[in-house]
Amino acid sequence: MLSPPPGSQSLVHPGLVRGDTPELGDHPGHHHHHHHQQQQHQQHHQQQQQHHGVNSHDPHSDEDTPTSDDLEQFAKQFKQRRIKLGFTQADVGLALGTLYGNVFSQTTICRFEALQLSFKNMCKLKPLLNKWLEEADSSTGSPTSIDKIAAQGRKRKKRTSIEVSVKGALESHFLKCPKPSAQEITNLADSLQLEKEVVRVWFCNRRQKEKRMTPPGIQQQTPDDVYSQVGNVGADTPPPHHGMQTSVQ
DNA sequence: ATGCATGAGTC
DNA sequence: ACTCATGCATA
Repeated sequence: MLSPPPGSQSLVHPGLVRGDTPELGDHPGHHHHHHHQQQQHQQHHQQQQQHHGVNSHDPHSDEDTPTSDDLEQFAKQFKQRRIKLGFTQADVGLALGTLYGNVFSQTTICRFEALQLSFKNMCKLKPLLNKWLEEADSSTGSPTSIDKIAAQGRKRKKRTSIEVSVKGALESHFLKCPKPSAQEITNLADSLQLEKEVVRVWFCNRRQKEKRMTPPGIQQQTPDDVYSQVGNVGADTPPPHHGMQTSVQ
């Protein structure tokens, strides 16, 4: 029988991490899940983390794991309301910090709205943003305190710009082998005249992209293009929705 | 809005 | 060394 530790009720504490994709790299080439692949397994992982027992069915409090559809709708509504209220993504990120102590950047808010985060990450941020929403619409005229936390003394490496042609090469390799070994990376880096670290990080980021709720590869196939089906590997992901691009901030 | 990067936690 | 959450800097 299952006996969950009575102390692990934190919503943000994976006691058993995710199972990940143990099959990746094992059979690259014939992978064909739906675009809900990761959501599926990630969901059930989340669910088994839940503490059972007295689960009050409060119509206002959802302590259970939201479904991917819930997240999509929430993100959509959130963005709409946010813009309606005249807040930028950066404003929200800062507000979360002053309100609850969790500061987030414009990037994260942007990715949340665009569903470009992992299912798990979306679930974690949703409650926070939901609270902000309630506060924002509830307050008819509360002066938002703007705090500034300026303390950046870290020497960050300059962003490396990879040429388009090189990116193409990397992508080709990714399709063949999404998880190259250290030796392969070294080899590739040498061929492309890039630092090994840059190549390694590129693959890491590429894998993360595949794990987003809205993975890349969203290409609308026109009625004339339905015949031009390329043999994409595990990249068969029809756009769930796409939308609206309001003015860029 | 997105590309490359960092760091904490795991395996 | 990888995954995962997150962000600075940039297109």
